[in-house]
Amino acid sequence: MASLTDNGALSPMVRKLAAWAALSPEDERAILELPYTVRSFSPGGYIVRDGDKPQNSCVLLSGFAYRHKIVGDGGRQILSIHMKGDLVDLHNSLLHTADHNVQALSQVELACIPHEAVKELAFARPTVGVAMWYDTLVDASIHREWIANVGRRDGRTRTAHLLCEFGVRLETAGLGSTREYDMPMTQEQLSDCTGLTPVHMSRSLKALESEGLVRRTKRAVSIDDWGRLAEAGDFRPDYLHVTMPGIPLL
Amino acid sequence: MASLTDNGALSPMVRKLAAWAALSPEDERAILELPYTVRSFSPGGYIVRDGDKPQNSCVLLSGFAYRHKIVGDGGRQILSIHMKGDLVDLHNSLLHTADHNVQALSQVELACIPHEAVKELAFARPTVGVAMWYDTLVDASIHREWIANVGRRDGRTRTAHLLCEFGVRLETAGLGSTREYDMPMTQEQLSDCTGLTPVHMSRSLKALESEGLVRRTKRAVSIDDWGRLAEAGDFRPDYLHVTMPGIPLL
DNA sequence: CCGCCTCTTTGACTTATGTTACGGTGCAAG
DNA sequence: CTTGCACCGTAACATAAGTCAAAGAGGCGG
Repeated sequence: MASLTDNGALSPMVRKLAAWAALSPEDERAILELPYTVRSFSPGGYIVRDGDKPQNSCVLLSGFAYRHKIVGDGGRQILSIHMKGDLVDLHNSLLHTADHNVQALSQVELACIPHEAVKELAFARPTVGVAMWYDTLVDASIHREWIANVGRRDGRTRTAHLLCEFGVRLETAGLGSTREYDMPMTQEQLSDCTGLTPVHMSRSLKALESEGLVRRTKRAVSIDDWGRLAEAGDFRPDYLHVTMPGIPLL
Repeated sequence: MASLTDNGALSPMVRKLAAWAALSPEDERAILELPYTVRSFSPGGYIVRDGDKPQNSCVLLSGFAYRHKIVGDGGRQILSIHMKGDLVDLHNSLLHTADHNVQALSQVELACIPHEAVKELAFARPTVGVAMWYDTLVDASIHREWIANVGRRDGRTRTAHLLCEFGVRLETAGLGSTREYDMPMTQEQLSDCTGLTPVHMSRSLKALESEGLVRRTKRAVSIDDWGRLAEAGDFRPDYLHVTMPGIPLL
């Protein structure tokens, strides 16, 4: 458990929630004073497994994680990607039993908060509670966009859309910009986000590159003309419910 | 606005929330005493449009509704189906601006509650608040399953899965059973749930029927062997987070 | 520096699903 | 009774995406 002296390990959580509601200084302090333990994971490590009954709600302090399900024939579908500040596991802990897996994508540091403490705080301080609720609602909104992405767009459009989403979210998290960002995912993982095969993901990326819409070096993505990529990806950021001055609307 | 004398128009909402948390009699009364107005819609009527700033959170009193998005090329993706007791619009009203459409599927009666009243109740009575939060989390869980369904299962499996989900949800809502239920959707609408074309939905349904997994007459569905249909649909109901004795686990 | 990973690219081929089109059925309105 | 409309079925054909396989391209440990 943390003492006040380690001074703000939970500040990424404050930053995230402050985007959703106007937190008072006391609200912020109450968040920072939540009890937690820090755990770290190597790439591929399981944070939660389908069927677990997690006792903690986890905040990502650094690194990336992803949620996924395995379907009957062994296929994997990635459901969402999480980054610094994200409340990775409010869903599973509040629902009592996990309905999907959460796995580390990179080296990950996690703050684990007993979910009873989270619930207490939510109802003791309505503003914080609204912010947390709002956060889970935004997650759901992203899920809806993914349903549409996977269900009704072709491969090239889907991957462009995904790259746009990453750009905006990384920028709002302070980890990059819509012009350039790092995203440590393999093409296989990207393909599992979009319901494609790895081969087809490779083809789609190649198509986007040869049209000059993105450049990639290793795991870094550069976007020279955001407008064209957003158009190719049928991307409008409304569903992310962020309003930051820096984000181009199209 | 309602007076106490119209006696329990919001009871479907009580029934729904009572499934998620142990409501006290006072909790139930507080819900029933929420202010509301009733509106009705004909099939196809818009309850909320993408971009609206709804002031109300709506409860479905009767009939069916669906949420959907229109993508760039005009394609439609249905995101979820709603039935009696569902809080159709907590998401959109709490997020301030709607990121998708909600439309009536059949004749619909709706109770519209000012969302400020909902929020106040949620924080005045934590048990009710938890139940509402939980409800939105279950919605998100269903969204995740749909991502996997659309992304990683073939047409026949997808449609079997959808038919299973309807069975379980209608049974828990008291509107049918996993052996037989009514669902007033056209094949075009079913295809928009699954990311298929209407033609292929027709093929998939035909396949399931010719294997003896379902029978359909008009808009009614009969399932003789739940186990076989669930297997064909790769369906396990965990993600619905219902625990009713009547629901076969496989 | 070598060898062994994992990841990516590419090609040839297959297949599930999309497209277009037309005919049938049932229901509702006049 | 007719007409029209919305939905459904189905056939022939087109194509996006999947599959299988093999060969580069890094990166990393020994």
